[in-house]
Amino acid sequence: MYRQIAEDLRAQIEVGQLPPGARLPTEIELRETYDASRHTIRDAIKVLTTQGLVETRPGQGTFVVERISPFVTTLTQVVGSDGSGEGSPYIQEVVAKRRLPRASDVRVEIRRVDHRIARELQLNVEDTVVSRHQRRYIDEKAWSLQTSFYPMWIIEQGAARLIQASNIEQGTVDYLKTAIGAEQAGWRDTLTVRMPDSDEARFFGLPDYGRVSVIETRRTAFDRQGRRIRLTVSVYPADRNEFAVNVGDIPADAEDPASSAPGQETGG
Amino acid sequence: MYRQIAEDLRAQIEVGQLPPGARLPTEIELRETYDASRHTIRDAIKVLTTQGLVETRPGQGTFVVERISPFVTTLTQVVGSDGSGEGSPYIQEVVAKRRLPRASDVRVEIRRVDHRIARELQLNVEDTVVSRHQRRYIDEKAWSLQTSFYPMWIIEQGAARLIQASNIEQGTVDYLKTAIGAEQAGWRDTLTVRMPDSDEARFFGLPDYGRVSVIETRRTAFDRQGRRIRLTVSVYPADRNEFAVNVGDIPADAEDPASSAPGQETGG
DNA sequence: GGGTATTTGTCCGTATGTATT
DNA sequence: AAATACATACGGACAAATACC
Repeated sequence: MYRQIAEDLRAQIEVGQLPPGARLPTEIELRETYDASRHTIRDAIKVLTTQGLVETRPGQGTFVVERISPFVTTLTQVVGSDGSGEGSPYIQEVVAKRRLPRASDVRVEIRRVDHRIARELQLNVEDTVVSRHQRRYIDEKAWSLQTSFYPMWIIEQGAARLIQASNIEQGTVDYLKTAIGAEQAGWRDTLTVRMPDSDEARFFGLPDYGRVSVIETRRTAFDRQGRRIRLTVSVYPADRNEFAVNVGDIPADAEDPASSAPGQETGG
Repeated sequence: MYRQIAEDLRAQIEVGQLPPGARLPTEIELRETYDASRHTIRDAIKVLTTQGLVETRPGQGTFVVERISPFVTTLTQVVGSDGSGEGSPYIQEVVAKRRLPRASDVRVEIRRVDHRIARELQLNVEDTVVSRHQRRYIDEKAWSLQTSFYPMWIIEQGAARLIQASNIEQGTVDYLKTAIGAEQAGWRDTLTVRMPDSDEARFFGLPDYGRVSVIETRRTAFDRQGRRIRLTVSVYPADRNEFAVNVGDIPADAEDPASSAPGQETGG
């Protein structure tokens, strides 16, 4: 029965009778229209909440969620030097899509690696790495969390700026090349989807439980000798991010539709 | 208070006191241990359910979920002819990872395109396409749903097998090349995360509401002249799938860890 | 197959707290 | 300060699914 009510409300939302941002009738009003107890009404709304169709705000009401205009990250793209790098490469990437980027200061730590990072960077579990953490915003909205891990030998070879808590404007990929000659020859990304932990949920402003999951990308970068020079772990909320992969020869107008066309309609 | 109970149970799960597959105390037992009403206990368990930590089975109890061994799809990979193709390319890809593949028969339809497909294939909304739909299983478990759309001119040029409801063993990419000389020069993938619709939830056996979302990939393929020759929409449940992207020069042992190493430990 | 006990699912009622307007 | 609306907690009753005898 609460399913029936949820289904009925869902239909109203999808038809457009309840457009995005609209307020649903209050629980008491719904209780009367469906002749059910308030608890049953709440169960129905909880279904819609976990499906991401509505959100409740205490003291205000229940509202149809408005979809956030997604930002598309192209994983195969080499922007300047590195599509997911620090500093200007990241800024350039976002500006190219006509969005407003902002990044927090970098938080630098020297840590022992855990088991998983050790495996991906081919280190031993006793080894230490430099981690550089940054929070990123687009259009003043929390957009992603990023942490890069660099093996210690990179710093020992002379890349001292990695342990300074300041942005590397040229981008870390470019810096590593000029500083110690470690050129990024390629990388491997792995994408997984999971539920956010409490820190992530707070930072991204995600509803306390349920609904929005996060996408975690892990980028292992290699130099020309096949050495692991970096592992970058990025976390993106799934409700405002998409990813693209370009392979082989594709037309220029298909490579990055958002950069060339302002709106949804590309006029094909 | 229900958050407190949920937090307490979550801690027990993460410490390993309640290992994957274990049954939690019944609601009545928990009611006594926490001195709360059954409703409050149920709210606590609902939190864990939406976080994907536990699942409830009517008549049996509440169990700690067991993580499914994920299948990694490499989006940049060219297996035989096409990593996400029909027929033997798909089979090869799964067998290479030491898993057991199975695919349903192909369901073929001739349909008018909707607005979104028209845009991605650069067709008009009145145009028709051939759609080929397939359900895929790995280790006898529902794994993905795939639908490919081909513009009508491809069939008119002689690719008649596309409108036959049978697998194309050599793979459709290879078939299009040999049949009408339309060689796949490249493609663009777009990945989004969303909640499953009811059909998808049923097919994948996902919990009725909440938790597990699906990953939708849309692959637009181009021939040497930059023409759109195919749009493939695939839907994967996020709890058993990962994606990988390889770019540039990377060491052979990093390209596809699952194919070369049997277990989790690659011995780095 | 049938019956019974167990366990979760659904529905009702009520009261109070908290956030917002 | 008051009104509104959702959040949390208590209580009970019956239904549905499963397991076991």
